[in-house]
Amino acid sequence: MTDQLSKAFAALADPTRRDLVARLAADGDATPGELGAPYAMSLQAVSKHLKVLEEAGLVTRSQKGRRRPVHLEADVFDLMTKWIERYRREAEERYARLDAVLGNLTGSDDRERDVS
Amino acid sequence: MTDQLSKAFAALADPTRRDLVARLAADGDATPGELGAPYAMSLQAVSKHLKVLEEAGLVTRSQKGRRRPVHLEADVFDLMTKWIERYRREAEERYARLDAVLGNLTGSDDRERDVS
DNA sequence: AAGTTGTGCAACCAGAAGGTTGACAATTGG
DNA sequence: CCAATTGTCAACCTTCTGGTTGCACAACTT
Repeated sequence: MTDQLSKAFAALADPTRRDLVARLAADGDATPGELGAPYAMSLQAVSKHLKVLEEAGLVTRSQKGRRRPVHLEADVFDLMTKWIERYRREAEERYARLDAVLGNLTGSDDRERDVS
Repeated sequence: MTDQLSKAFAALADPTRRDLVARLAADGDATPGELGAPYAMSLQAVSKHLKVLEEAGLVTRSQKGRRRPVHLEADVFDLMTKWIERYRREAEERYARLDAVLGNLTGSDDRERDVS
């Protein structure tokens, strides 16, 4: 799980982290304390979640006095949507071609192909 | 981790599963045996991965004789891209407004823009 | 009928994930 | 300077994950 894409998907697999991202997107930068306030979990747990988001590249943290505001980085979102959209498009195109073939022939056996 | 979105993100957090999805998108339906052939792992492990993909709604399995072809379902992709794009857009809009405010402070006459 | 093939299920294991508490580092208000 | 505030790090526990092996079982082949 070392690559960026895996980390990004894994980061967003957790509802709490998705909520953190949603709130950062809606309200802008916020500190761990502010971010953690709504949840019934320790600040340390929130800090861990933020670390996961940071290592996934979804978030950066800076130091403003003794506060450490968290900032959402939108770039990784592009990485994810590109991956998803690529294969969704490929699948759709493939099914479109299949439909075309079925429409033309009404019955043909083209199977038994090795997956490289 | 009961909701669909969490399962979908978690499913794609694994490189092997992303590869399975990629190949299903490129080559169309395939059996577990065909799908597992390229990997240095047991067929049972592949079967587990397919189960994860199935429970995430990314894939369906049918029964054709003793073969159980796996079929890619593109719908869940939409769910994921919608989530991602929504918050990316919110974040970008927020930063755009911030830029506008900063622009105003430095003497520009740029006004607030409605973006929805 | 008997064997082979394709696939799933259960038990087990090591390591990662997500939470807890306790200690500690840094900044700053008094 | 002292102490409160803000947050991280470390150790620990429990649950989840991803792999293994062994077995079951239905469905083709011969």
